Amino acid sequence: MTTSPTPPDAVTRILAAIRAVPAGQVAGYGHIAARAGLPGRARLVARVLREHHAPSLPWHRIVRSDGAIAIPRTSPGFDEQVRRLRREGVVVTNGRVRMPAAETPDTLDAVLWGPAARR
DNA sequence: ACGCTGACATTGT
DNA sequence: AACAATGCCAGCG
Repeated sequence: MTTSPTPPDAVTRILAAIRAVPAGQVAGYGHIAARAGLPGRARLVARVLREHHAPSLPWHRIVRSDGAIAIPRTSPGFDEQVRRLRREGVVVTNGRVRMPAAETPDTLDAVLWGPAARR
């Protein structure tokens, strides 16, 4: 299998994907990576976010796939992210946000085996 | 080149 | 929910 080289404009596309997230909504790192045409490059998205914390960039809308804030609570950025999210109407409890319905779709298993089968 | 580390994801306990 | 094991890839020493 040929290696999938990281395109030179990967960062640009990642930034575009982040900016595409509407206010009041959150997206996971993998989601952003996939949207940027870089499936499986979630860690690259994390690196980009750490470097490019520009004011125009809605960095606070990016959380982990399980809805948890990706930065340690002891970090100063943590509180600010929570503030920014709440300002947009996002419910944040204990460093964790409720993932939007689109991000937590019912799987076929859930339909067949019942809600109890959901993770 | 080698091993670690990291604002991650997925799967299985 | 929490932890461990893998996979992933870019920097750094």
